[in-house]
Amino acid sequence: MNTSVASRRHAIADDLRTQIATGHIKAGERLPSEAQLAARYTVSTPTLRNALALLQAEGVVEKVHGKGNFIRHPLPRITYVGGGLAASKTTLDVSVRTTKVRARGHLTDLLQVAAGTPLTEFLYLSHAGKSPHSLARIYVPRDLAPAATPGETSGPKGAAALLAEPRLPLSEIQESVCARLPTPTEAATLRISSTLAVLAITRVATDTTGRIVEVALLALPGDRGEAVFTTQLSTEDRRAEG
Amino acid sequence: MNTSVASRRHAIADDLRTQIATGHIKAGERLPSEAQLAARYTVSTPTLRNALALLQAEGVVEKVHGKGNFIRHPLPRITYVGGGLAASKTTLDVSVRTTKVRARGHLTDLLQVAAGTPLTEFLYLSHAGKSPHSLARIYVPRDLAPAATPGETSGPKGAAALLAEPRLPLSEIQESVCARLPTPTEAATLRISSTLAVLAITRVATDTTGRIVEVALLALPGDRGEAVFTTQLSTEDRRAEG
DNA sequence: GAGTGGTCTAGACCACGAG
DNA sequence: TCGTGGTCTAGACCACTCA
Repeated sequence: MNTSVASRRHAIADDLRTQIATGHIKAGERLPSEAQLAARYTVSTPTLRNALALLQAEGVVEKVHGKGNFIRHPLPRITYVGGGLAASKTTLDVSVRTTKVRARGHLTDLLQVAAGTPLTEFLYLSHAGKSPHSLARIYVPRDLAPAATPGETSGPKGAAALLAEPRLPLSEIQESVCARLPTPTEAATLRISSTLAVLAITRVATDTTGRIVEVALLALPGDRGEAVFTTQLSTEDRRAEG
Repeated sequence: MNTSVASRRHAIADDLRTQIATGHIKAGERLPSEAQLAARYTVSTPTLRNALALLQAEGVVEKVHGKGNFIRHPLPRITYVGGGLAASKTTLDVSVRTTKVRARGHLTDLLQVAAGTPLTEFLYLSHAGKSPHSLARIYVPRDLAPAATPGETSGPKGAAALLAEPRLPLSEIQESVCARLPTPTEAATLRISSTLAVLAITRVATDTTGRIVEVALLALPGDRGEAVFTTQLSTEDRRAEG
């Protein structure tokens, strides 16, 4: 009977999940210490920690070293709508930080500029309550963004609007989406496990002259969001497929 | 000195990674048994297994119960291009299996049909060499797909073409992308760790009458692919944003 | 300093795969 | 049957947080 024998950690995780779902444990609350939980379920601490790791990987539990395990608030899901147009259902607090940086690494490739090119970095960090939620970085060549809209801590704002702010006349937007593990920086900033994948969206915006005017990098933790792209097919498109 | 002390599992994982990168261990090869590796690095088996878990989460190592740990072949990355149009760089072996199923669960919502509605399921499984690579399931109401193109094991085929085959006159394609953990079935089929996130693409195709004619579910393991969406902005779009 | 999680050990026993 | 990985135990010691 494979199903009933199923590992203890899963059984414990399931039990905690239902306790959370039924409201016996509420969002934001702290769980009993791992030692107490291990005693309650009569398992060893590593086993109990494995159970918590499952919940952590699902984004249900947030571990804080030295403090305890906390139930995350129900995930406000961001819906990122492609094409630079945002439809936000929720409102999150978004803070913006503007910095001057110089192109290096991937950025030079994405922006198609020489290494060292002056850039303006807009760092968006959205919060759901007191927990960090998602992260976006937008890079614009400095000659195109002469400190326009600088340091605006634009306050509460449409969540999906994070990336959805082309500031310049554009002709084409290309978005590349992949699932990957967070960088150490991202994991720390978002306070997520480094094993919880993020949905990474890279948006490259081109103006009417073909110049790349903006690169946006969005990291959306795990199951905390999705991206939606809608394509209207014209008659020519439909013919082209046949 | 936090960096140098950094956990043993990371040190071991780093060592194995470089051995793989430098070719000391080649793709497809089997690693020594976990007990032997543990002895070599003078750590306990759980610690060594933790190190392997890191590599497994990156898709570098594939564990096979009862056989051993194997180095994966370098990942052929799929580029899925949105809008139902595919641009494939690699060619993978794709096998198709056609089954008759009935709508239930999520499918009824996605297809907007009643539970129990007869559907045709096309199950695409692509292989890179002998390893499963990615997985797609396409569902079409049976009255729209009267066993058209049935059981075609279409052989070697553009990889990204997996999902890119609208069979009916369409007017709109909506694609939703998210990062999530694989279902147990997906993990087993793709032989990936259940902790390695997949990029999940759900494509809903609507015909000119507004009826949903096809739902496609693509699971792209971890860092093994990306999705690209390109939006051309017309002048009206640009005005609408201002 | 008390309490928490983070990491690791040195085993044990079970389940799977191949000969 | 034998070697493999899968799971678990019952501790130990370190690192972080907060009073």
